[in-house]
Order: sequence, then structure tokens, then C-alpha cells
Amino acid sequence: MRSVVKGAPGQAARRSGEHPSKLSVIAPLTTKNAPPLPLDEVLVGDSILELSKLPAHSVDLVFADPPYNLQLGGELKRPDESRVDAVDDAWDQFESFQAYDAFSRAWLMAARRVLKPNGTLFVIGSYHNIFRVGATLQDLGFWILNDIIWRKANPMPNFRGRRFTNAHETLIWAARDADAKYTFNYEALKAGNDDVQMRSDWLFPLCTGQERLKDESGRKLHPTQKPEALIARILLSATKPGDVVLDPFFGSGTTGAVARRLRRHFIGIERETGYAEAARARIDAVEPLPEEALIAPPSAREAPRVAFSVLVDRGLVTPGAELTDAKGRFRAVVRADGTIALSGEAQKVGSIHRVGALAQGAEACNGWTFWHVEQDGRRHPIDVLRARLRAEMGIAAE
Amino acid sequence: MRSVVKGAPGQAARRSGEHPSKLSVIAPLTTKNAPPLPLDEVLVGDSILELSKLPAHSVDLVFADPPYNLQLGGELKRPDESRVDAVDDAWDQFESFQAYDAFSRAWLMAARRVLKPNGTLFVIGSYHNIFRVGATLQDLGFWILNDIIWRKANPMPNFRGRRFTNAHETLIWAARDADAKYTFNYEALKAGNDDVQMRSDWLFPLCTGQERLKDESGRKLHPTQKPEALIARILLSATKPGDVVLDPFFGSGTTGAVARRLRRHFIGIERETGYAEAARARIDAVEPLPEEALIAPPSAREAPRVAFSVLVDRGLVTPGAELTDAKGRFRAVVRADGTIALSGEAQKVGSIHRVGALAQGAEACNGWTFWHVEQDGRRHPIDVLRARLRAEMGIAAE
DNA sequence: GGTTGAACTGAATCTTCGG
DNA sequence: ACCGAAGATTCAGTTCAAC
Repeated sequence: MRSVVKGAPGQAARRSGEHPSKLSVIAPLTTKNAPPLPLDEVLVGDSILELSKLPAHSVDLVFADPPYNLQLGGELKRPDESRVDAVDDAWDQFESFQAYDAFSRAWLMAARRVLKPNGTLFVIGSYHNIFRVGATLQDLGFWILNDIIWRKANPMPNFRGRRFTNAHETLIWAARDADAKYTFNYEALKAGNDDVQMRSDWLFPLCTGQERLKDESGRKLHPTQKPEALIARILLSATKPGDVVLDPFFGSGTTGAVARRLRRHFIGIERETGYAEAARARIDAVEPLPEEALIAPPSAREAPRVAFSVLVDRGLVTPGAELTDAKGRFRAVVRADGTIALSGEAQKVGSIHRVGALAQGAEACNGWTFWHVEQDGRRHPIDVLRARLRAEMGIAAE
Repeated sequence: MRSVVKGAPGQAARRSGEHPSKLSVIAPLTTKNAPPLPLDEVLVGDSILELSKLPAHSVDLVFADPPYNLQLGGELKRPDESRVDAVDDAWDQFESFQAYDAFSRAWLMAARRVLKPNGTLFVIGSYHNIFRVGATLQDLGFWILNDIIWRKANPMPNFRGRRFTNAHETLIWAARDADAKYTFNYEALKAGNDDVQMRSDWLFPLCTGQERLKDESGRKLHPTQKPEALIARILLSATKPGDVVLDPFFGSGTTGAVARRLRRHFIGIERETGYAEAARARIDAVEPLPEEALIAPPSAREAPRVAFSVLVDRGLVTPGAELTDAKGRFRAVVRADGTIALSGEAQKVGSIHRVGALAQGAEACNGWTFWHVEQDGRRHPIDVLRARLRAEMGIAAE
């Protein structure tokens, strides 16, 4: 069985893939030694083993919700597959930490191999494990971008009254490499947050009620099912539609359900057949959102570059026209080649940015917002003209 | 020079000391190899060296704000071209993660030796260092009780729009040993938190304005001075009056100032003479709170929750009376059922807390301290009326 | 004296492209 | 890889000068 999200695997991968030149057009995701990406599937098996079968540099985001503590029954294994014995005295606690670190190291290394060079990783944990996971991922070369706090709106109280209510969990967001050009949908997040930057502390309720998967007897299916809103915030922050999201501890499949709804591809790895099957059924029932609902708001960073000279060429600014700053303190004249000349005693010629900086005695200046033209008796930043041209170009392109 | 907080060292230590049977009554804090505790002093020197000179098992709490190892790149400018005054001090520079881990291990081991068996440690950090510190302290045998998030009310934004606003720092609270019978003032914290358990996420503004120490030229004295409210929350949570609080990275002496105000003893260790001297002067200027203000509040059982409606029922507030905030900007009318109605165009009815929040456009509000009544031409918070009622009820019960 | 607005500031791992 | 230039980017405060 296979849940297929709209769009063939090849298309999606090509859309968001790095190094397109290295990929064959016929079989874009196949190399001699690696099978194609099992997109939108739940792989049943050991995380580290399954990760090792996937091609390198093939996923955009890893979301991981690894086991939190050391009392894992038979689940915790060393990289050599030997089992870690449960221990409870003080000396063996140290031994257990070491074993947990080896486990973290193994899956983080495997995940890092599978990540695209510009990919990022989110991992969630509590104070029991997150410090060890964080240190380990730093040691492996991941570059932390943020730590993020999931503030629980409705945490479980501390029944014995001996500690603070454990009302949060910690996420670490890290790039594969320090110099990665990672995806971060800054403008969209800000627009959805009352036009202020999204902070590193996120408030969400626990996964309860209808959203919480139940087994036949009405008991919760999975002990640590995460709220979909939390995963959605992650995918909307650090991926684009069509991107590939891998979850090596898939559990009840929240990552897959959210990915399908948001039109991202997913790859799930889950060791227990029961969870994997429940996840597949859950994901199949998800209706992807209409594509219009996922269109990102315009991002200045991603808009095509338009040189000031093009505005002159197209006649939106006439050579000889006068530019001023917002308050009319500085003046400059537009030249036919798209440079401008500062008016006054010391005439300087250069780009809108350079001359704007010179006028203010600053090191740098965004000429698009600094310089204004007068139209209909009012001053407008020349950025307005650029926006007008971009709009025309967009129409022309269609 | 020596700042002396009320109470002789020996008395205080006896009051809060573990294992009194092991201490001589004549010289309670002196053993053959260890000098007496330098209470309420700032020791100038290397943290690890100075810690090693102190007697073992002698302090109740360690608060540590170690270097964060920020690893900043070039300079950063705000969108308005002003320069961000970064932490570029030599003491924050480490060769590698390995070097930082060795440093953490050394000071944590030294701190652990000095802690009483039932003592606890708070350490604060950011994602740059906190994961390493957390893993190290677990390795050393500390037992984590909580991680705590300081949510900054007014963090510095992310100027380049490439990450989430780094709006929090992380504290780890750990016991010296897993079986420690540590101090946790659960009832007091709950009572001061509108009778709900104190959560692991704390909201405080940065240390700015009058509280921030400045040098002769008006620049901030120390780059990372912490808000007193944050340290006060820690001392009120995990120590009792007379306890000994040690801060191995004393800096501008916030821990000492708060300890003195709350009638705890402190020991500060600071490497830089300039900071140590400023800290001493700062602490000397602190007036300890009256002892009555520090007596542990009656437990929740003794001080039953009093609903606002009971104040109305008992006639301490009359239906129809007007409530205002401290500055008289918002007004509300008391209704007979104990709800209040916001005055103005859009009348809102609800609890004192809810309507207070609505008035300010805030998420939450403590109506007891927000709303005031006018008596004898002066405004008093309605919390005063609640206190009066509780006093009457107490008398009635006796 | 009160009000308004500009200036300043805070533990920050803070860009991208083309030559 | 390095370098220079284009060009994108801020929130909640406090302080202080100007009215």
C-alpha cells in the first residue's frame, strides 16, 4: 500500500532538488547504487538501517521525534545492533547516557547523509534527552539555527508538587552545514503573526480530543502523538510545497498527515508494524489543501532582480528627472545609463545605493527605499516604480 | 571590603546546614583543611581555583551564568545601519566545542563538590552552549529537575529575517544527586501565581533602563547583566532565608544584590576586578526586605482561594462600584454576580482577570493587582480587599 | 508640567549574487 | 575560493530633547 500525494516523485524532486545537472532526466532520483526515493511511503524497519538505504542528499527536511529516555525496553540498540541493558544504579546511568549518545549519533549521522546540502533538521525532545541530542548534533557538524520552545497550553500538572509544571518541550532547528542556504519562509510567518517576526517560543495545545488517534478499545494509540499544528508550523517555516520531508521515528504518522495536507512529500520510517499501518490509513484520509491556500506571499528576497537602469530603459523614470529622499533633504539627478548624480557642491555619480550612502555619509543604503520621485504632488519611493515594472513583467511572461 | 548581610555566618549556616552532627558546635564551618565560608563576599579570581579553596558541602544553591561561547561572525547592523553592540569579550572565546566542554566539566565538578548533598544548581545559557552544559552536568551525576525557559518580553529582533527571533534563554535546574531532598517552595510559588502551579516557562523583560548598570561614560557596564526579577524567582523557588547562594560567574553581581534583598547569603566569584568592585558597591546599596515580607506564605490550605464574588457577597465591594487600573485609564463596573463590565463603547463582561486582559489587549492579566478601587481619595488594588477578607476569615476561624 | 517624537538599545552564531 | 556590490532587513522598550 502506498499513499500518493499529488505529483509524481520525479517532478517534485526536480522542482526542489539540488544539483540538477547531476541527475539524469530519465531517472532523476536513481543513481547506480541508490534506489529511487520512496516518496509518500511508510518504511517499516529500523531507522538507521532504512536511512542507510536511501540515496544521499535527497531530502529537504528531517523532522525527528526520537525516543526521549533510556528505559526503552528492547528499542535502544548500539550502532553494532547490540542491545542496551536496562540499568538503574548510578554508575550504570553513565553507561546508559553513553548508549543513548551512540544511538543519537548513529541516527543523526544517517539523517545528515540523506539531507540535501541546503536541508535542515528539526528534532524535538525534553530535558531528559534534548541536551545530549543537541550536543551530539553539534559534534556532527550540524549548525544550530534556533532552539524553539513548544509552550504547552494545557500541560499535565506536576502531581507531587516537587517541581515546576513541565509545560514545554524543546525543538532544535539545525542546518546540515554552517553555510547552508536553507529555506525559511520569513515573510509568510511574519504575515501570519500580526506582522511581527515569529518568535522562538510557540504556544500550542497538546494533541487531544478528535485529533488523538485511538485504538479499538478507545485508548490512545501512541503515547507521544504530537499536535498537527506544531508540525504544520515546522513545515510552513522551513519547506516549500513539493519538498521532501523525512521522519525517521514516524509513530502515528503526524508528519505524513501534515505533509500531505500541505502538499509536501514525506518519507516515514517506523519500526512497529501496528503504528505504520495506522499511519498509512490516517494519511490516506487526508485531503490536501487547495494549492491556492499554499501559495506563499510575495517575498522580496525571491523577487526577480530589476536593475534601476531597466526602469530608465522602460521609461518609468526619465533621464534628467530629480530624485529626493523622503524629506527632500538630498537631491540627485537620473542619468541615461541608470546611474544618478548627487546635486550640490560635491557632485558624486554612482548607483542609487552608492549615492544614497554618500549623501547620508553612511556605509550602505538601499537606494530603492531611500530615493523618491514626485508624482501628482506626492513623493513615492522608487521601489514603487520597480514593483509596477515587476507586475508588468509578470503579466508579460504569461 | 566586605558586604555583610544581617546575621552572622555561623548562625546562618547552622540554620540551613545538612548533617549538623558532623559539624563542631564551636567552629561549625571550619575543618582542618578548609577555611570558613567567605559569606557575602566577592572573591576575585578564577572560578575553578576559587571553588577549590572552599569547603565541600557548604552551599545550598549554585547559580551560574557561564560564558555562552557565542561564536559570532562579523559585525551586525540594524536595518537603520546602527551597529549591534555584540558580546565579543575574550572570556567568551573558546577554541572548540571540546575546549568548552572541558571548561564546563571543570567548573561543574568544582561546583558539585561545594554543594551540600541536598543542594541544587541553576545554570543559564542559550542554544550555543546549553546543550553541551546540560549533557556535561548529566554526565557528572547531577540530576535534572526541570529545564526552564526565560521568555524575553522584549528580545532583540532578528534583523536579517533569516531565523526566528531568538526570544528566550534556557535554565537548567538540577540537584546535586538524584536522591537529594532539595528545597522547592511549591506553595509560595503557587500562591504568588494566582493559585496555579508555577510553569517551566517564565516571562520577564530584559535588564534595561535604571536597573542596568552603566560605566562612567554611560555605556552598559557588563554585556550580559541579567534581570533581578529572574534571579529573584530562582532564589524564591529553591532557597530559604539564610541559605547560601554561590555564583561562580558573578559579573555585575545581580545574584548578590538579589540575595541580599531576599536575606540569603551569597558568595561571588569574579575574575575581573572592575566587575567585582562594581558588584560590591551595588550590593552595599541594597536594603534587605523586612523579614515579614519573606516569611513563607501560608500554604494553600491555610489561605483558601477567595473569589472576587465573595468580596461582593461580603460587602467589601459594592455592586455598581467603579474599578480602574492604576492610572485610571480603564474603567469597569462591578456587577452583583462578581463579574465586572468594561466601561466604554464595546462593553465586555467577565471575570476581573478576563476583562483586565481585554482592556489591555493582553493575553492574560492578574485582575487582583490590575484593578483598583478608590478609597479616601487614593487608589488601592483590589488585592488589598482580598487580603483584608482573608484576615477576617482567619480571625473568624480562630 | 504634560505630550510627542526621535534616538537609542538589547547574549546575535543574521545575505546573495556575479565576476 | 575570495571580493565587491546589490539590496534586504527590526520589536519593545527607555531616555531625552523639543514643544
